[in-house]
Amino acid sequence: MNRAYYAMPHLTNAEGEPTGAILGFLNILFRYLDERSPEYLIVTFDTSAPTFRHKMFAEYKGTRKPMDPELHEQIRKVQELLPAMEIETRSKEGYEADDLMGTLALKAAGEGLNVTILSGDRDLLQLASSSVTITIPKTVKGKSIVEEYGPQEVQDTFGVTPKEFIDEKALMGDSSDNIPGAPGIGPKTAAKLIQQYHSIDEVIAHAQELKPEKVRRAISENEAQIRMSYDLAKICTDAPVELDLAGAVTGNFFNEKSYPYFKKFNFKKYLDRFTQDTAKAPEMGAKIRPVEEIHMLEQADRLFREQAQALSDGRRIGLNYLICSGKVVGLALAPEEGEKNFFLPTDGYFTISYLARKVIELSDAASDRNLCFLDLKGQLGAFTDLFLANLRTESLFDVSVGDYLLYPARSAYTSDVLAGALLDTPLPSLSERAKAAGKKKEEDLLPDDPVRIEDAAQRAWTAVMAAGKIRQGLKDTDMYDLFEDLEMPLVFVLYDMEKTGVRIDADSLKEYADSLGKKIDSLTEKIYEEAGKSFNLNSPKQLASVLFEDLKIPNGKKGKNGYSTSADILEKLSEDYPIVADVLEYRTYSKLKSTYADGLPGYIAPDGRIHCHFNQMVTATGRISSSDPNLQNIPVRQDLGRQIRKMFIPREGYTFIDADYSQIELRIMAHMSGDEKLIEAYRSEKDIHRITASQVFHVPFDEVTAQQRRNAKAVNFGIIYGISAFGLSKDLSISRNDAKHYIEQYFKTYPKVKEYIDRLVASARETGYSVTMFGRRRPIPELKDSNFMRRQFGERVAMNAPIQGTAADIMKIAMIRVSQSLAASHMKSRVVLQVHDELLVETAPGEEEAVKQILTECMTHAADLKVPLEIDINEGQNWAEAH
DNA sequence: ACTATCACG
DNA sequence: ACGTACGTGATAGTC
Repeated sequence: MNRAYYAMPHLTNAEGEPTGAILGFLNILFRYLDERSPEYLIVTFDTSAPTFRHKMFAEYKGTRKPMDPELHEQIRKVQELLPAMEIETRSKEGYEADDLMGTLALKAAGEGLNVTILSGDRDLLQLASSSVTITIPKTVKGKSIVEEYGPQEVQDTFGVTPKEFIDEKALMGDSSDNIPGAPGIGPKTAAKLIQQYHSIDEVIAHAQELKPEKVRRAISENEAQIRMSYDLAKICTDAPVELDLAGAVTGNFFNEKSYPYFKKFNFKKYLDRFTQDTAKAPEMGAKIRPVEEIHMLEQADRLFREQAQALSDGRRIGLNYLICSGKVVGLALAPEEGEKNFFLPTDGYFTISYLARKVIELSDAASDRNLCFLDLKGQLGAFTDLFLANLRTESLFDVSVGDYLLYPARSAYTSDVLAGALLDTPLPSLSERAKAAGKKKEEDLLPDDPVRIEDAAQRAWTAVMAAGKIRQGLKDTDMYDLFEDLEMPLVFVLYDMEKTGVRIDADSLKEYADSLGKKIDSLTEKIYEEAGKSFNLNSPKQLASVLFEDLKIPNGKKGKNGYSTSADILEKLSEDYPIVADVLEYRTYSKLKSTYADGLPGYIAPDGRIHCHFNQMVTATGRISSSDPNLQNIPVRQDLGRQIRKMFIPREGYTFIDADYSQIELRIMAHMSGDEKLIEAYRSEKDIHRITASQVFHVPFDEVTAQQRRNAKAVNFGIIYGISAFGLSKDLSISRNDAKHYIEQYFKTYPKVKEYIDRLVASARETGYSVTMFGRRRPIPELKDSNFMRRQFGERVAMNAPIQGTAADIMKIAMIRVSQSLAASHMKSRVVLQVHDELLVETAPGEEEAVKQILTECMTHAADLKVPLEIDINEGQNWAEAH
């Protein structure tokens, strides 16, 4: 455990509990078990006290180092986990793990067994014998290997026998074990003496012959201490423990008892080992109710009648459509109370329309937010537009989105994660269920596989069972309004955007890809010629070896994984070395081609449009993210990349209208800090970076140089990112001292900004989270971290999250209003993209002026700040033109 | 599954 | 001495 703790990074599960040492321990254990499959297995522990235990005699020395509480906590959990895995654990008051191991190893050897001791502690080498092997796991260059030692290997490697190991240690001592040894005798001398005399008795007997003088005195004057050290160094092999072979038989590590632990710790690679044979898959979900499939119309009608009644009585219901590659396979329903969950397959009587009508009836019967879902956006596809319009949306509760507000740092908001975290119920994910059923991956399941039905019911169940907790949590944290007014309405806005998609010109994209291909080919050839050989240009490792080793281009900077070939390093070299400039150019083309020109066509749907996902539960700050494909990082800064934006086009006859906020984050900072000078700067409607430069560097507005403006702009951004002299110096390629000076000048100019960001950090440190203007929280556990770097990171997060998050809140408000305005006036124009501070509207002919008005109105009035919220708005026949 | 790189805000 | 500007996602290489 100790070794694992220090070897592993500080991993945690979703609840923030440390798990790194536990995982490290299991990794070490299973690397051995998988290879050797021993018949018996016993794990020994020191008796638990939150200190490193040392040999009895030495304890009076009082140098016991307190054990890291994070490690202690994990040791306790492993001591619970192992019995659940049917692994025998032993510990005994007054004895160390070593002593128990030594005793048990000898007893087992006495029974004629071959014994292996697996430990990170080299002291155990003294136990090596013809039937006892010592196995020491080691990490060499990031790879784990094991070293095995029998008596011969100990002799070969260390030049002493296992028994002599004790004598050697008695002489040299061991500070970590509080063994004093002979003062002045180190490893070298100790080894020499033992190799010559083979035991401390002999060394002491020949003490007067020893040379040099220093050694002679060290031995002859410390006889008692050496003998005591020997007793300390010797592992006890007669501890009062019995060897219980029957109890030590290795059993079924991956069973129903151990499953909850692995699930709780989130050890995915071991979860895969819970298969149908070993874990009896159906029981994995046993804690949730059995699923009753409903096939008869009468049965279904009765079920919906009863459930509508329950909803009218103020109860909740969980729903989950089973949707498989776009097809609605059925509907799972989980009542708040009751013995069963239900599943209605869309075959026979139950058409999609029938189910939609019934869900609409449920939505009419339900009180607000009592019809519970996970990932509601992903469920809305089960309704046609007409049915969707008839859903009483106020009834619908996206429990996962609510949970996201409470815990925005979760890795996922799926039913297994939420049930484990919120309901204390470890449940399998769909992919685990698939594997337990003997499939390689979940895609191998048929659409109506019972496994999928179980999973659908599990989602409905999780939603309904967690709903109360989430609702209460949102109220307790004052985020209910945020949820009700912002996040829930946004679900439908994002759904509409995804469904609408954005049109793309596939032919132009193809031409563009071809022309890039030609440029890449010729550049590649040129680079190979300059390098004198061909290699894989896309491999940073190979590229670094060519540039910095073969061609001996000076660089120096060697990180832990070799030389960096990142753009900021290569740029500094590109002037002097044409090959470096060519590599940079190659990188540009290659990125544009692979990610965009070649990547995007694969996403074009039959309607000629790309329907990306807008993810509402990903970012820690409240922003939306985009994926499959990511349409929020389409190139714009350079001309060649911007060509791609020209291929994003509106539907026939329509135009694009694009609106983006002007420096929204800086304006938020001006507002929230209340700094008069900054607020006044924004009210004057002049170039903000120029004003900043003029005020910070004390030059008249009209005399600000381009360089001064650039510097001021960088400082402005720096403040938003959570300023650090290092970051600013790197961004501006200046010294850290100069950067520090800029920052000081900035804070002198805008004192309230300084007060504000100090306040943000102090408040986050006190409460454990940051808050946006609209009450969105971000927990920042890093602020309490013992590691300085991580604490610093926490401080920067505390400065940035409220600003970035408030901007995200404001944009979400604007999106909801724009979308509702368009709908209210029955317009055909649609919001198709959001890029953090930008909205792109595909505008129907004749609606141009109305759209401009709606965008302007909704975006500039989304929040009432002490400075105006301004936007830039443009019209065009493609995205590049409109932006 | 992880790292390096680079596209965006 | 360490090693960091904030927030994302896709691709390719590597292990």
